[in-house]
Amino acid sequence: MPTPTKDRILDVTAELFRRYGYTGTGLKQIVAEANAPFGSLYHHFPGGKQELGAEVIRRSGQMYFELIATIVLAAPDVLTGIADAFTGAAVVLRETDYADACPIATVALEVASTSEPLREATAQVFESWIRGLTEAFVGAGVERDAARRLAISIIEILEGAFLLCRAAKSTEAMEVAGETATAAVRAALAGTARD
Amino acid sequence: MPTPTKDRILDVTAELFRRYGYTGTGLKQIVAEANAPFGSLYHHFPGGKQELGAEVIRRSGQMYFELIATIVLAAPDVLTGIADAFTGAAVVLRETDYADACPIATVALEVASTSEPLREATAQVFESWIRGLTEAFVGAGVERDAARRLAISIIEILEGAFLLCRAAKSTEAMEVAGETATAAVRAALAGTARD
DNA sequence: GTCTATAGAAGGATAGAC
DNA sequence: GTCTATCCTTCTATAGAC
Repeated sequence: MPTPTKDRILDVTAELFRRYGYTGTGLKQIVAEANAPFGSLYHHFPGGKQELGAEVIRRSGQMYFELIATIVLAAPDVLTGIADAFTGAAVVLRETDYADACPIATVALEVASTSEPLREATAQVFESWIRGLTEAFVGAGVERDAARRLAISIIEILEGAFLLCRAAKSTEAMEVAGETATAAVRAALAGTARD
Repeated sequence: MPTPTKDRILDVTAELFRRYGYTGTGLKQIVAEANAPFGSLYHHFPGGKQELGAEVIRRSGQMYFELIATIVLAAPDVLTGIADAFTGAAVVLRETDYADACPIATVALEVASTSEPLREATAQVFESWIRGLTEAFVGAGVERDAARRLAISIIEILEGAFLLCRAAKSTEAMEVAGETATAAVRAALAGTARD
């Protein structure tokens, strides 16, 4: 049986990072919400906040990818799957008062110019998302290079929408993003069907 | 003659916010880099960090809008202007080691769930960008509703690209973003030409 | 309007008992 | 592995001399 304390710390930190960012989240805040003693944090993460941060970034990135993959794979086709993902993102934003958006975007921007290990962790997460989406589009018949560019575009649109929605406390930008994203997917699939 | 100390504080803060974010920038760091005494900060900004932050957000937002407007207006047409803006963004990213991206994105995500006054300031900046771009597309013949959706999409793509580029320390995502953005503009203009 | 000193809280990190 | 106490630094903010 794996130690639950470590998992609680990871879960709580992921939640706090998503809402308040890396520098905005204190270690004391983390152990308080995780009902864990302060010493346990440094026992499980001897590297301190950086080590904990890196593990949370990777973990959150993988969990979010699995969430999106589940939505996309549940749909009858890729186009519908992408549309569902954007619709779902809008619903979650409204339900959480615009707190639950991308789990690593805030942290990624914060650490980009301040911590190489953490920047690399965020870069690996985004690259894994790009690769996963690329495979989905390749599976739908899109040529590999076009599929990667499409995957990058979809993620860019989603991330940009998260930013505008959180700032405006409105889902208008996510609805627009869904239209733009599906249009891009449709165009790529049409380009393939022409062969 | 306006007081130069206040302007120096504003300029330095804008630069630090862009790179390190809101919580990642300390007031002591600001006065040190601005060569200003600590007391001057609270003399010019009695509301402390929040008041300074709000003013910097609005100021940075307006300056960045003017920068983009200059690039777009210098081009022969809107399509070329948008393409130039994305190309220019990629150049700046490379030249500044991926530090100079969107001046308010990091701050916007940090404050979205922590400070209503600052969130509103970022929301107003994004809305002003959307309106400015909307007018440009309306001027190019795009129907107003479609123009607003196009403007939102362009900003989303740019912001998503900034995020991916800073994380990866690569301009691949910005190049892809430029293609996607110009394709969207081209499609909107084509829709108009059909009338 | 400029500048110094300092308060008071919160930050990350460590030591050592259990 | 758990938990407490504590160190040192940094943070925002204020007071008050000049």
